[in-house]
Amino acid sequence: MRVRFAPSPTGFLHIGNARTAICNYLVARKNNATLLLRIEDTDMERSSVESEVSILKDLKWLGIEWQEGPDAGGEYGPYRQSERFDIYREYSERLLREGNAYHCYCSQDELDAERKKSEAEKGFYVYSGKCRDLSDEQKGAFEAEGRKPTIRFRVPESEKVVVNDLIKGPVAFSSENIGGDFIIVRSDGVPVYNYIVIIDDTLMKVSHVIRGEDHLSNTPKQILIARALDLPVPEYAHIALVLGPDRAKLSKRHGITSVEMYRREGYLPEALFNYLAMLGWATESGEEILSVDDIVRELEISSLAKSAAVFDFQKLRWMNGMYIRNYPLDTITDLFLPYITEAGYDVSGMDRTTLETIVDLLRGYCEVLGDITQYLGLFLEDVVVPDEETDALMNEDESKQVVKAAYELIHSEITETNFCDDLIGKIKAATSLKGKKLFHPVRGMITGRLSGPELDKAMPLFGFDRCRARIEYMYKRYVQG
RNA sequence: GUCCCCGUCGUCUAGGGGUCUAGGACACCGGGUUUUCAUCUCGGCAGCAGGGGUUCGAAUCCCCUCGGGGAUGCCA
Repeated sequence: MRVRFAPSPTGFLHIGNARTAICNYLVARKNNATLLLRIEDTDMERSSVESEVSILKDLKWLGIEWQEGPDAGGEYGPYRQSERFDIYREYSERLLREGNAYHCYCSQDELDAERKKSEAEKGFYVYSGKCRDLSDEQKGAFEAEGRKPTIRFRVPESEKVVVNDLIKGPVAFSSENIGGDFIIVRSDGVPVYNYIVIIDDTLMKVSHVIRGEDHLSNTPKQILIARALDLPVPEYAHIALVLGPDRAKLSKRHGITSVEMYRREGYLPEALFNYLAMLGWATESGEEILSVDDIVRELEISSLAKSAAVFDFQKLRWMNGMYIRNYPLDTITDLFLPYITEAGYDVSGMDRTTLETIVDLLRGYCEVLGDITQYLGLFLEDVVVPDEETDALMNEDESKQVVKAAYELIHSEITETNFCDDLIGKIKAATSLKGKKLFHPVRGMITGRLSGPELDKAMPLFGFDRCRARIEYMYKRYVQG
C-alpha cells in the first residue's frame, strides 16, 4: 500500500490540507504503507519555492513523516511535477497520436467571449468542440497566424464512470456531464492538474488516493484519462471538507487558517494534530484527547464521516489548553520561553526551578502559549497597577480595611519569615472578614487583579519585599487617598 | 443551469430497524472543591430538516421536497 500527499506550493499549508496530510499519514502508519510527498507546482505564476519550504516545515512540525519526496528522495522521482514535464510530454504525444486528444487553436479571448455569451444565455458553459476535427490545412493556417495551441482531451460520449470511494461508496458519473473536451496542456506547453495527477499516481505506484472531497467531481476526468492511456486506477477516499462558521469551505476570510499561524499563536502540534484528526470521526470510548498511536490504533478510513465539518476554534483552544496542562513541565517551560521574551520579560536571571514553579502555577490559565504572559508580570515587577474592576473593588470600605490592616501588619509583627504563613490569617483576625470578602481584596492588593494564581503558592514566589511594596502602594492609593 | 456529495443538540460526533424518554465532547448555565478566580468535579440546557412510504416497530431502509456544500478554469 502506498499513499501520497500532494500539496501545491502556492501559499502556507492550509488547515484543510493539513487534515488531508494527517489522514494520509495515519493511514500509512496503520497499514505500514509508504507515504510520499509530491509537489504539484504546475501553476507557474503562483507556485514558489518559499511556499514549498514552509509547507514542508509545517508538515514536519505537525509530526508528519514521509518516506519519499523532493527532500527525501525515492525511486519514483522526481517528486516535483515541474521536473517531470518530459514524462508528461510522452503521454500527450501518445494521446494525440491515438486520437484521444487534439490541438485546440482557440485563443483565450475567443474562449472568454464564448463563455461569457453562453453564461448570459444559458447560465452555464460547455466548450463548443469547434477544434475537434480540424483539417491539416486549418491547423496550418492557425499556425501561420502564430497561434499556440492547447491540447484538449477528447471526452468519450456517454461513458459511465463509477468511483468506488472508500468513504462515500460507489459514485456514478456519466461523461456527458463533464462539460466537454477539457484542456490537458496549456498553450505554453505546461500540463494541467486533472491530466497529470493520474499519471503521477500510477507512475509513483500510489495505491490509495486520499484527498479532499472537492476533488471528487473531477475524478471521472482523471479516470477517463487513465482509460485512454491504459493506466491502472488507484483506490479513492475523498474526505469531507472542513468548513468555516458560515458553512463554506474554510478559507482565508474565516481568520486564521494556516498551520503556520497556529504555530505562531502558540498552539502545540500535538493538539492541532489531535483536533484535526478527530474532525469527522470519534472513538468507541468517546475519548478525545488521543496520542498519535491511539489514533492509529482506532482510526478506520471507511468510518470517516461523509459530511463536512465546521472548524471549531473554541474546541481547538480547549484541547490545546489540555495539552499545555499535561505536557512535561520541563518541555512546556521551554516552549513558553519565546512567548515570554517576545512580551518583553527577561527571565534569564531566574533559576530554572523557580521558573518552572511559576510556569506550573500559570499553565492552568493558558489555552495558547502566549497566555503565559497574562500573569507573569506579577512575578517580575514590583508595583502592579490595578485594572479597572480591581480599582472599583479596592475603593470599597471593606477593601480599605484590608489594606489598612495589611499596612499596619507589615510595619509590626509581619516580617520576611512569616508573611507567607501569617499575613492573610492576621488580616482576617484584624478585619473579621472571611471568604470572598477577604480573599478578593487581598488578591487585589497583592496582584492588582481579581483573578490569578493561588495566593498561598504565589506569594512565596513574589517575595516579601515585593508584597510589602505593593501593600504600601495600595495604602497610599486607597487609604491615604 | 447541470452533475456530484451531504443533512442527529449552536458546533464536533455516537448510533446502521426494537436495549433511544437519542449517548459523549466543546461552548453556555448552575452546584461542589479551592476560605477568592482559573484548574478539577458533579449536574443542567439543547438535536434526529420536512413530508410520504416499507414495517408489529424507523434517527436507522426507500422515495420526494427543502436546505447546505462541492465541481463545472489555459487553478490545484
